[in-house]
Amino acid sequence: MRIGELAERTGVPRRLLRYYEEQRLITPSRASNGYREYTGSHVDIVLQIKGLLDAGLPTRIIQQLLPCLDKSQTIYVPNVTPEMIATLQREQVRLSERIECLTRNRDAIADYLDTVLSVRSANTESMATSCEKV
Amino acid sequence: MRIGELAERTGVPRRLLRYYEEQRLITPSRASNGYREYTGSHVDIVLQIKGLLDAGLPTRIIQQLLPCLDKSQTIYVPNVTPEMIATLQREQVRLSERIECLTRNRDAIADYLDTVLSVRSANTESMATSCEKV
DNA sequence: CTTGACCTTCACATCAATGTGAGTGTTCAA
DNA sequence: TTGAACACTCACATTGATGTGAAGGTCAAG
Repeated sequence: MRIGELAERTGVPRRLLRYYEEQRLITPSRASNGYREYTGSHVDIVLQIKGLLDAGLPTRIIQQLLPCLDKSQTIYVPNVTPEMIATLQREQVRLSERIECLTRNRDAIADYLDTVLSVRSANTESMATSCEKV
Repeated sequence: MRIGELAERTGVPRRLLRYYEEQRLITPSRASNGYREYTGSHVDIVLQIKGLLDAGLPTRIIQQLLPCLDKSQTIYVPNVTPEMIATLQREQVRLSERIECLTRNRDAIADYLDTVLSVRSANTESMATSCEKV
């Protein structure tokens, strides 16, 4: 498929698909007329990239992770240097930290919403809605 | 305490502490000489901000979350508009999505590392370390 | 064969999060 | 009382992820 279809199927603008390519995250082949040609698995990869970017990882790291995360095929171990392993382990720790932080805050929001909503439902009558202390 | 001490205690550079203030994430008081004055709880808040920023949330969102996440005091419900509640619920969903994405990828990395490390330990002898298919 | 909808590259703009430095005022200790 | 260490504001630079538009090539349908 061409870039327009991939953009539509992933929700990622064309501009960014070209950017990902520039960052060496994806390497579509080219048709004889110079158009980029994407395969079906590019859809999954782009969605994964999107998720990782949205999760706060920079392209530089994603570039290193991608070869390891490609679920759809057998796992390859390309150039498995000790540095690569160390990078992955560091990134694993960072991901765990992020997850912990996000979870903590999500739960705090949940608690907050619980409190607020229960208070609001308790006061069905007219009552000032600002600065209630709980 | 002044900005230097806060910077040291949080690991966040002075420049960013001023930036957080500019973004209305923290509002230190001022001494008579114009110096910013921070309290002990600012340490926690700054660490929280740091975590959220690092987790990929923009200051604009953090600004809305902070009043709800301040654990150290009784929960206030400042201007609890329906829009605010909607924002929080949206953000809660987004956090869950991020958490899910990060978890998936962290686990994938873990799997990958498990595989790689077990393969490597199996081949204690001299063996090419590049492009082994598993 | 032209028109419209694609595609290409190139390049400049923007936004958020940071870095960095200039120029100046304040505090504190030797 | 002077110098080091810290604070202030202002302002420009940079980096990464994006937006946007210009100038032009490709192709299918009318």
